[in-house]
Amino acid sequence: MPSNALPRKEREQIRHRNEILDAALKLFSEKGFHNVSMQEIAKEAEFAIGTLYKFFDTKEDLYKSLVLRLAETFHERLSSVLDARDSELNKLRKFIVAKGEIFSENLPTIRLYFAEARGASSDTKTDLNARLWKSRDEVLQKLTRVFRNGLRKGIFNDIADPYSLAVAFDSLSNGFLFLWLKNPDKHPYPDKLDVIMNIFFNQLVAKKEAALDGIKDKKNE
Amino acid sequence: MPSNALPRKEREQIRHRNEILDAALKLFSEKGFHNVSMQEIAKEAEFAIGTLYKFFDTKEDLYKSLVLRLAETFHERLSSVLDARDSELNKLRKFIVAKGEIFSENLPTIRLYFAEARGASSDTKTDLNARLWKSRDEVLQKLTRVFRNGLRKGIFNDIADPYSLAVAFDSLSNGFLFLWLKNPDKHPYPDKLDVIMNIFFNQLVAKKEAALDGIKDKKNE
DNA sequence: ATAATATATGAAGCGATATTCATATAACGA
DNA sequence: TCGTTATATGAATATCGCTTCATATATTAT
Repeated sequence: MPSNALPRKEREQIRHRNEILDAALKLFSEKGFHNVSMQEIAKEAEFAIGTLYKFFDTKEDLYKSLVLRLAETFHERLSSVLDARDSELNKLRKFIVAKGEIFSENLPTIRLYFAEARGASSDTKTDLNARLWKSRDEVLQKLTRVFRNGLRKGIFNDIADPYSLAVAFDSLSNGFLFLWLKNPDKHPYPDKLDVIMNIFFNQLVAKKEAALDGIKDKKNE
Repeated sequence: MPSNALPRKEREQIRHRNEILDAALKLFSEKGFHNVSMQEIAKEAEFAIGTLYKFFDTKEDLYKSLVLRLAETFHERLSSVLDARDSELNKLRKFIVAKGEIFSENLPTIRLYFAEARGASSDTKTDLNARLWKSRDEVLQKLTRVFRNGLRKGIFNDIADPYSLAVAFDSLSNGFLFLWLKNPDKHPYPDKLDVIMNIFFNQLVAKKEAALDGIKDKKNE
């Protein structure tokens, strides 16, 4: 057995599972959840239809797994930024950048999520939504902590409670990401980093900190 | 013929159409789009199933009409606020309040929109999305004008282009509205008016204007 | 090599329900 | 009143693709 932790059999299972997910994602994002049959997915993944049911109980389940895989990516990447050892302002900057990267790297899944059914049976739907919300909220809590620390250190002015600041900051970047999603050429996202930071911090940041961190007022450029 | 513009026959048609829409909305919001059959809607509306098809080509079409009715409400109400004769800051304040009102008054439709399929056939979906986007963008354009005027008048500091400010402002309120949608008790929306205005304007607004408009810094309260 | 076990296959079944349309009913006009 | 048109009805149909499961194939153990 090679140095890998898992035995060959299991590694292969995981590979197969991912191949099915990838095939499904490709077709879903091209034609939409409802317009893709399990037959098609099986063909694209080069498995028999019965095999899909070895990995996923229902078609819904396949969709759910795809979305949860995305949620995990968000959670991991954003957490790693916010948990890192860094200044508050840098964390926030990197947060914006990381979100942009995750969006670019997962465009098909993201489009799928926003375009299609979120679940047929209401139980499934509720379950999925709850999990997604939990995942988002954990990130929001980390963001909140960043703001709270910044406030305590006096880097930020006390214009709102840290949780509201976190929600606002997150919503703001979402707004620009949606814009970019609709029209990537007209509204390139990473370009908006400065806009977002400006709107949020231009004068929220105490003056000396602003100077140290290179946040500039347009008028002074 | 009474003073009404439309003949009785047509008025009745419209009433019937709306009765069907209301019945559908009630059931959709209770059980979800996929878990409601045309039979059920017919029964709830006290019409025969065939009658529904006199008004709506497909079940999708029924859903679409519901969402478009909502989009129109948003468009009209928000436009009326932004087109009114008022100061820029007041327009923005009223914008936030109006959005909150529309949300409260249309909770079932809004929940339906965010919880369910956005369309089965990709043509239908594209069409609906295009219409929704157009509607939102028209409002964004009006918001942009408000910011542009404010910038020209020197009420706002030039920290970003007016369109970005409009997107940011709209996204910010959306963020808090979603929070409220998830958890109305914990995050009452109208309460957030000050938070939103603070985050956005506390120091974006030139100092003398801020004083005139009663925008206060928490620290000075 | 052979049996035992695990895994893969895909044709067919099956339930669900959106939609149709021939018929019935009502409204209207002469 | 009666004929003509418009509208309403709902049983029957037609479709559709998800899921099952008996069979085939591959893998492993003896």
